[in-house]
Amino acid sequence: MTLEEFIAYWSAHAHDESATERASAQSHFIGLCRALGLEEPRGPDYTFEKAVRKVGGGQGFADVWKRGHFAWEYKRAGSNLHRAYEQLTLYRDDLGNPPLLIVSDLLRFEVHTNFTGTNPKVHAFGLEELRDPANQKILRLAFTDPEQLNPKHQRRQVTEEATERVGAIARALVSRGHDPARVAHFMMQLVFSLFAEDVGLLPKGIMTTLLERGRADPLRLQRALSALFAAMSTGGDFGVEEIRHFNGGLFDGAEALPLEPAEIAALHEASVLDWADVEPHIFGTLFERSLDPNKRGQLGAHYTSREDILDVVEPVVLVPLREEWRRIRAEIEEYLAGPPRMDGRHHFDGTLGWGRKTQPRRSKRSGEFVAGRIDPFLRKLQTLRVLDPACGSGNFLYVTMQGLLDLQRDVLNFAAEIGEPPLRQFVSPEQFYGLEVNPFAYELASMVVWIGYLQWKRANGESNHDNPVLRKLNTIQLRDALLDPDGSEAGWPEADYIVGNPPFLGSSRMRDELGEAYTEALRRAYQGRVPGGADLVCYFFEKARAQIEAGRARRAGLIATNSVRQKVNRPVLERVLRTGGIFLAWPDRPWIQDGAAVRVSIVCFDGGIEASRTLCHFAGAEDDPAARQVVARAVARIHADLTGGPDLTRARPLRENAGRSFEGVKPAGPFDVPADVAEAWLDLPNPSGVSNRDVLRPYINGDDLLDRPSGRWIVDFQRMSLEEAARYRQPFAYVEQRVRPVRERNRDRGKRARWWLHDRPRPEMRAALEPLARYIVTPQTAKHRLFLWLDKAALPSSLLVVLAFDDDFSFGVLNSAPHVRWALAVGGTLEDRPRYFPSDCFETFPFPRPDESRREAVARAARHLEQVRQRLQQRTGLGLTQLYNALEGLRLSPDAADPVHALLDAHEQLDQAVAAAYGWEWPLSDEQILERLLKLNLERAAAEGLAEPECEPV
DNA sequence: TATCCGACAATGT
DNA sequence: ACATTGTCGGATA
Repeated sequence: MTLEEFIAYWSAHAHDESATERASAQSHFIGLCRALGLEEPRGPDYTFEKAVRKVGGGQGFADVWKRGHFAWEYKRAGSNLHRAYEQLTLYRDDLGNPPLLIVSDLLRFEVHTNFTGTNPKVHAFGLEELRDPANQKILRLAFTDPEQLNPKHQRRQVTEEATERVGAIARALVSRGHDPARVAHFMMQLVFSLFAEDVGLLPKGIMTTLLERGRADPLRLQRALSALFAAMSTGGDFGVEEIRHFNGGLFDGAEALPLEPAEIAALHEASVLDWADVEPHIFGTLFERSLDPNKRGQLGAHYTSREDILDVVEPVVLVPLREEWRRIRAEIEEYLAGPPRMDGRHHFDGTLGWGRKTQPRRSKRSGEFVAGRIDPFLRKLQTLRVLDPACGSGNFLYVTMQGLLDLQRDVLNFAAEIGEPPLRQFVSPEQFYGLEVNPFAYELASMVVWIGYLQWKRANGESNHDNPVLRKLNTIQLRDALLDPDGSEAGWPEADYIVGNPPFLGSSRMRDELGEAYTEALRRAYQGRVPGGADLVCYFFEKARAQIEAGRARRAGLIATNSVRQKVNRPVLERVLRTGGIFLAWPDRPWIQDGAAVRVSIVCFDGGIEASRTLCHFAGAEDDPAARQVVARAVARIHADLTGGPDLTRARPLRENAGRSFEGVKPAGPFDVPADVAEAWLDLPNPSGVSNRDVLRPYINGDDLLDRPSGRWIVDFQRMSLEEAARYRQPFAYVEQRVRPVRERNRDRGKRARWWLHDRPRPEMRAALEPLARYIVTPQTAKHRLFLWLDKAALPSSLLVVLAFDDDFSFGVLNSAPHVRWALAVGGTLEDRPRYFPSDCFETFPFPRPDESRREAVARAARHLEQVRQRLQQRTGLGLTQLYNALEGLRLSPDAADPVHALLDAHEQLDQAVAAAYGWEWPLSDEQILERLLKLNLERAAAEGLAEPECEPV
């Protein structure tokens, strides 16, 4: 059978009453397969009449089913296809959730996409339109590779292409001297108009036509666009067309900008894309890209990817609501299914698939039962409120709204299937509250929410006749979320859920970015609740917490910089724990976004109602969204540092460790001297007789130790007066020439005045090192946590943490697994690298107190480790970081032949010796190590408290 | 005056 | 382009 024969036959015979419907359906399907050269049903995975279990018991059938491809339902010619589709959606779970749901009445075809996490999309065409190769392709893909019909791919492609083209034009306009904000605004108008055209809010083809004509006459296009935008701002006439009223603040009567012919051509090509499916985040992207990259941070113009948003919105809003709906649905199904009833069984009634008569018959009482459960849930969906207190261009609100609309669709479909009369009220954009300080982002937010709403309605067969088309959402407000103009704490609207990605801004940059007055007022308004050193994002956490405490919100999920877990910000999370609980957290996530070097945490918390506690992280290549997997771990409690297990935030600094750890010197100016220059000065005499050796020292930082020694020296006058320093002629002249000009521009008066001295000469450190022949250092920020010997002659930079010990035992303990694990767990991070801080990592660490023989065993293992390190460095010529990279590789795939194996071995011996010094068995898991060390820390802190009461003898 | 930190900054390969 | 480590000013306590 050829395609033409197929079309001709069914055009003539679709309404035949002679054959049974089942026979018609099967011969239609087989005919179609032959006409298009497609495989016919055979085997259990591709079959006619696939049986499924029905709601309320009994059996039904899908007319054709192909595993992993589609479920296909036929209806009598002229039937309501939408209803057939709704039935299929109800059974999609039992059909293995096929990616495509196809319905046909012999004359028409509708291919509905059913991919999880996307809005359904319908490809509809008639018998005659089968001649169109595009429609043939859709059917062919349905049989062979349905994934290609996934709207996600198409959507992403359209969005990327649109972003690329429009972004290029925006950049060109800016480079011609137009104001970036105006350019961005103009681009929004264009993109929204293209969208509006493709969803039928503007007369069909109006933009495409304007752009086509405009290629020849750019001036005319500019005038025409201005007139069109003006008409959209008020509603009214544009030529012969009537334009609807778009009152979103986007069309405010501003003139269109002039475009070059090539740009118009590019826009015209772009207008052919299907803009109806464009992802609204394009507006955020465009906005960001049209800005100067240096200004992005200041404007808070960081948009959040859909995946990141979902990882907040799912656990906070959607999962609990879906769970509630699942329970309600199960309850209703159980009620309708039993106790055993006459009408609960399916009886074949001559119709194909599920006939209408197979619905469970319902009594008045059962109607009340069902309505009494569905109605309140729907009302809940339609009245709950979501607040994003830093909503930017509205992406969180948009994504949350889509999730709620999808859930509502499931509820309504279920209600329709069991014959429950539909409600005429829907989840609406007015349930989504936002606060935003940037005027432009604020305008975008309303529009993004509206576009999302219109798209969803369109995809779900609801047309839009509201006028004005875009109402400005007064639930989204243009204002600061933290302070009112008078400097008092700002109020937030009441909401069930608070979600968002508030701006991050460390305390040290706050004054520069936000201004003196604002920063002062902020600290004052939140005094006692947010520490002054905290990041700006913490104020949003505290407000959300306070809203929950006051009963003005139920659950919150916010994204923060991963330093919320660290010392200065942690008090804010501790407050959250005091008035509620953190029920889900991502302690440390990569943040994939151009120009933002940061890692983030996600923190979801409430007032203590949620009982589960989940910690999440990625496994696999965490920077590749396609390759990484989410690992979720249930824990008993999530602590303020966003860990489970032992609560290390309780660890206290121990007096036994006081006065032994220091940051190195902080010169605050170019005091460093190249090796050859310094060496030339060393023995040059001075008129006063002093030796330059007094003020010249090798200057060591982490790089020198971990990679290659730079040989730098530094001029170090310690705490000399100007006159004393001037006795050292060359070094002094060097400092005067190089350092003085820099220091005299410094904002700090003390530093300006004492320009010849280091900012932090660390006299206590020098005193502690004085009696030692050598001492231990560790780079503050480094990939591997290593402790190294440094010669007494060298001066450590502030990037090294100095530990004033010269014995092998201490060196061994510091390099052992217990201390390294402890330091990693209690220390901070800079991006993804661990940081070692004296008070966090060292002062809290309880050293073992072994007998002499065990002590000597540790010292021996320590000396051995040091020797192995040196030998390997000499032999391989590698730096220590590279060496330890190789060691890490060996841990994953052991190879005894590798010379680096000796290093692994040395560390294992050391760990063993240190464990013995503690009296522990070995090996232990990280968690066991931390538990024991914490216990020891708390015991010793308590003992110190007792031994030295607060009132010391005078 | 001693930390802690950076929607980072700079450097080498 | 990627990998790795580094400044130093500011703010708080």
